[in-house]
Amino acid sequence: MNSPTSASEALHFDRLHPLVRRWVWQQGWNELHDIQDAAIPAILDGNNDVLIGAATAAGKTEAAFLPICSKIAGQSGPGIQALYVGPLKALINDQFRRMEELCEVLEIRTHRWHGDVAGTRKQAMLRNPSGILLITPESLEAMFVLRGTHIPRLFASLQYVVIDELHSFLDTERGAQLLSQLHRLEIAVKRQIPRIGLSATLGDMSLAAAQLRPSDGDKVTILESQASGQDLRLQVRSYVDERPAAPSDTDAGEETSVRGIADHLFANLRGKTNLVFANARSRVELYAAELADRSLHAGVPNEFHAHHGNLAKELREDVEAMLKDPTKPTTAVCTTTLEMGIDIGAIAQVAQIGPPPSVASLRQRLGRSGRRNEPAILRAYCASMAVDAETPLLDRLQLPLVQTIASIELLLDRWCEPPEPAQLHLSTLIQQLLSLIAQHSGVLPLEAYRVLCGRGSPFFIVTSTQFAELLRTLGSKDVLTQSNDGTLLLGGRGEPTVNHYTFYAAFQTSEEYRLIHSGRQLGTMPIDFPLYEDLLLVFAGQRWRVTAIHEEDKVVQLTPAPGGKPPQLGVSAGLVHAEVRVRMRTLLEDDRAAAYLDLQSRTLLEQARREYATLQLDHCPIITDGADTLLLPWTGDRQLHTLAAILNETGMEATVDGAALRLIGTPRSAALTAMAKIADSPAPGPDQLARKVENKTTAKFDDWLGEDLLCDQFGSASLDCIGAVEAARLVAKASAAGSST
DNA sequence: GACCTGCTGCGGGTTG
Repeated sequence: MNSPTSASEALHFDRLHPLVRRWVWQQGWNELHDIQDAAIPAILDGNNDVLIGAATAAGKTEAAFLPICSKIAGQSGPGIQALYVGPLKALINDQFRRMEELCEVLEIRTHRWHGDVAGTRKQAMLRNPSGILLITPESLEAMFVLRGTHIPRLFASLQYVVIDELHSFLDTERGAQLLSQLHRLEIAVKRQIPRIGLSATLGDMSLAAAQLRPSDGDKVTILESQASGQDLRLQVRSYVDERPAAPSDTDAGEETSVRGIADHLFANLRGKTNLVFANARSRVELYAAELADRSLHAGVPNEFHAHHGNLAKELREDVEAMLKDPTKPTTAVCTTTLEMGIDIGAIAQVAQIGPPPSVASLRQRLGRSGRRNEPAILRAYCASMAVDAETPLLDRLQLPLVQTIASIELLLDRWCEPPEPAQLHLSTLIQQLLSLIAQHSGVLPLEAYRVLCGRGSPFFIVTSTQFAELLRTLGSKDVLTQSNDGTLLLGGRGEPTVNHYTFYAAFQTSEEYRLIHSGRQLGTMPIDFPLYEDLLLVFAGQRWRVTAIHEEDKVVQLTPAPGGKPPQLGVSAGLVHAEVRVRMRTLLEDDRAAAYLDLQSRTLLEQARREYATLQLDHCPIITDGADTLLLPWTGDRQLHTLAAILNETGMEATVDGAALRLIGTPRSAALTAMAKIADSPAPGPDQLARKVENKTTAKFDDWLGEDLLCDQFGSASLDCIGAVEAARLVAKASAAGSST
């Protein structure tokens, strides 16, 4: 790894263009950040790819663009010289504004291109392409499809590609799309173009490098900021719910913790600008409404507003404007919408309700606070169950609280989830194949395989056999057709798909209902619960009654109402990484308590540790729970699900229950025998195991894959057979050792 | 499985 060396800073700085240096002085900067200095030789010298990892506000954008602008200044050439790809339109707008200032003095032209940019501006750029282009992957896709023949001319002078918020592209269909586009771009201009990846949240720099430049990750220059992170003030607060008297009465107990958390938020956040992350849209709505109620009762202006992806654009922008306005104290209760990118000004505190979906996500959220030399403040709120004689055994371990603490500990250790090993991304391969055909008005099969799956492409692991199978399936479904000379052309279903504007996105979106109040659209919602007139619900932080449902137009009419519950959209978390579970075990076997735990959390953790010891889980991670057996291999959700699939294949009934694997109606001895058998057998093939799994279609074009390819796809994306067998070995070994003592 | 991201061309209207 290349480390920044501050001693030679003056030398590096001198290598910048004189006008760039003047611009730096004009900003009033005394010196460059370590990362900005280190990036100068790495970017100016070379033809190397560069990966820049540094905390929020460490100046990653400037680290890339000070040297890039130095290099391209005075070479105004025909064609775009630097391409910036960002995941959000709002982020592109922000970066465009910042970049314009610097580029103006250098006489470098800047263009932004996304769905909200006027067609006339796009036309102007096409007539006279030069300088820097800021774009989304979707708009770049539209360029390939609609202006395929212009691509070589537009990018003939391209010298750099910058990928902002690189982490948001890793392990996703959208990331495979972007990397395929960049590969196709390099083929069009017949040379490799240096890539510069920027991110604050990369768990493993070499794994990220391997994705930035598929097949050649070891040649990527890695620059990681040595600057110490911001000061951090932490607190974990627990609130206890009583167990409901009857199983059907699930709301009664839960309300205690919701009230307690809302009370504390209301008392502590008013008067400043804050973010509250509530994990699920339904939780966002619940807490926003609870906080608005408290403002009403206290007779004070309401400072609490909901913000999530289903709210109408105008409502979200209102909240964003309030966040940016330093004269208006505002707390946004939000999902992941405010986790990334756009500059929302100085944030006083970040609150997290429930375990964060991942450590990476927690780091992103924390990065929103504590800029401008203020410490970052994080409060994590946790709802826990009161424990009595009736409490189910698994609930006694207080796993949500333990997961919250484990995530924080890993964050303090500067760990976050690394990218997963390569997936096939066959859905996006279909999209790229159709796009390639549109770009060239037809392509030969061998050429298609060479371009899309050759060395350096994200689909390099797709075999020629798999590709041939893909072509056959697409042909049989009339997505593709072939001319007499073998050229692949768009078929009866392929043609309208590519010609519709929704084609450009690689990711899947579902159909949703529009919610309307007196002619104004409040937002949209995927409705997967019974919908009827007079139903009470909460949306946009307010309470409503349903007055009419128009099934055909997918419209729901609302009127304000006093009561109402948030729509049940599900509250389960995402996939927990194995490392988090390992740390949870460590915490349960430890006897220390971090200073940032409040008294309630400390008490609950001590209780959980006593239960852990009583159940002798340190010796043998198995619990007998009535007729069921619970296994706690302390591994990730992916591995647990794979283990469940292996067990189901042998005729046992296994499901994932939080951090545990539940073997229904299975005695302890039978569970142990099964684990020993899995531990002693070679790991099954993921594609074979996938055959037993229903619901394998998840990505946009998965419906166009045949069963064989779908199994290959699902196996590579969702199953970890080796990890599952390792988990079984751990259980088998521990139980063998436990029984001998 | 939670959450999120994005998108064209054209016709028709209004405004300067």
